[in-house]
Amino acid sequence: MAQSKSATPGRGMLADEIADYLSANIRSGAFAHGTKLPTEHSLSEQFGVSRTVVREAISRIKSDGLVTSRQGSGVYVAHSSTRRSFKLGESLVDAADVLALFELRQPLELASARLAAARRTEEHLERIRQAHAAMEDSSDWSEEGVIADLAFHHEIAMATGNGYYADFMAFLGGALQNTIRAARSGSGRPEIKKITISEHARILAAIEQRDPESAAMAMSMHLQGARERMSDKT
Amino acid sequence: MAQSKSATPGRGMLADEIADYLSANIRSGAFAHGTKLPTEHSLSEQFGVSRTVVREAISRIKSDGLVTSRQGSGVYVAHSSTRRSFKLGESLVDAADVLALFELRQPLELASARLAAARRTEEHLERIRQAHAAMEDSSDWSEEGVIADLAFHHEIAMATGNGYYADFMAFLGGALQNTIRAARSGSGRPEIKKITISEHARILAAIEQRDPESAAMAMSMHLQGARERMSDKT
DNA sequence: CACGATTTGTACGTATGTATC
DNA sequence: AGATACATACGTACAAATCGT
Repeated sequence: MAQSKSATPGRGMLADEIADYLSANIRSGAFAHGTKLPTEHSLSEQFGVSRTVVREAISRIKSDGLVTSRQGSGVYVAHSSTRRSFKLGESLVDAADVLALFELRQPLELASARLAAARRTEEHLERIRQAHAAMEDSSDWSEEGVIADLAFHHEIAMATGNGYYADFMAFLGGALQNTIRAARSGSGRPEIKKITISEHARILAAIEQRDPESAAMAMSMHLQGARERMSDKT
Repeated sequence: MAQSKSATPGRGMLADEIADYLSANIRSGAFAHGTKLPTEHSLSEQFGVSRTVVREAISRIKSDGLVTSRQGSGVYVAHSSTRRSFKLGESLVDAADVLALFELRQPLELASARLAAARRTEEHLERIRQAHAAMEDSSDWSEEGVIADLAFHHEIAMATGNGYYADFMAFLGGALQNTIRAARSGSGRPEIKKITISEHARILAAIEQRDPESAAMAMSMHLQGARERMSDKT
């Protein structure tokens, strides 16, 4: 659970370790909401580090909204409704994890395509076209190709006019970027690029025509295809 | 942009201020990826605080995956793909914001209900039933009623077997909790509780019968109703 | 290659607010 | 109500690692 990085212990990981410990115990409910955390002094003794390290760890979970601190009194775990951040584990090496995250992404991509088709402006459409063109221009499959792919999806999310879609899709895309790159770099088959671009073209066409259902359908087929290509690779 | 809390400046907000500053500048692209941040010493001079405060701020954005630090060298902004946290603004007072967030939540709730109906175990079902019962027992509309409502949706998300659904729905639910409570406390009409519970009952029944499409349909009707009740209130 | 300057990591001390006797 | 103990907020000093000269 601790020991998250591969670096030698004692080189900047102390705060990580304690932050993970506190975060896990709060999320699991070991520290109920409203209860007071152990004092910085006792935590520093418990982990055998200085109070500075403990303070940095507490500062992190404080910025996540998990706790609030009151000078002179203590640090108290906040109500779950004040939680302000959604975090991912640092690595998605596990194939099951990647699929699970993909499963979360899918309904959002469908909704994103639907909304974009209904609400897009000419400016949005132009930006989506440019991302699509950038993908065609990229050599198969360079880093810039993957980025252009993600940009295509991101531009669609921005065309929804809903900032939360844009932000969250960008977040998920970034998390999956390494996985996507790995999946593609392995199989150097050039027809994959053609297939992917044609799938994207269908999505683009549906958004051009302001046809929400066709856009969702095209996105659905694209994601299914992407998932299969990921699985094939293994 | 700074000055987020209402507390007197200089009482525990210093790290917040600097963290917000750095975070905003990195997300906006003012600090491109790979570039080195100003040193802790220079930042502490720039803001007129000690290095400790700067370090706490950096510790926060480090835990968000925005930067990585190397001892003896400096702090470098990471590639956007290593971003590990999705954060919300601290307040959702704006009605448009609430609706936008609701729009993000909807497709996820539908997918959550669908998957839960397909994959739920008896244990999951029992926990969903308990949350439903807790809602019926709660006085209309107490704090515990809202919590039971959110728990109902959260248990469904857990029944998907996908931890990301459980985590993210809990996150969104918490963000909307205050809004939901406000929307209900205003209109003290008791029939609202009956309507909400019957909508939930339909979702529960569909999940019991392992009928994904009915579950999604029931969830869709529930969310539409909830949105209308929120708008009526205004 | 070595040494020193710079930078982050850690430890410890001081100031200030809070709660309790 | 005052004093005292204790908790967090903040600052300073030292250690370790890196980089340029």
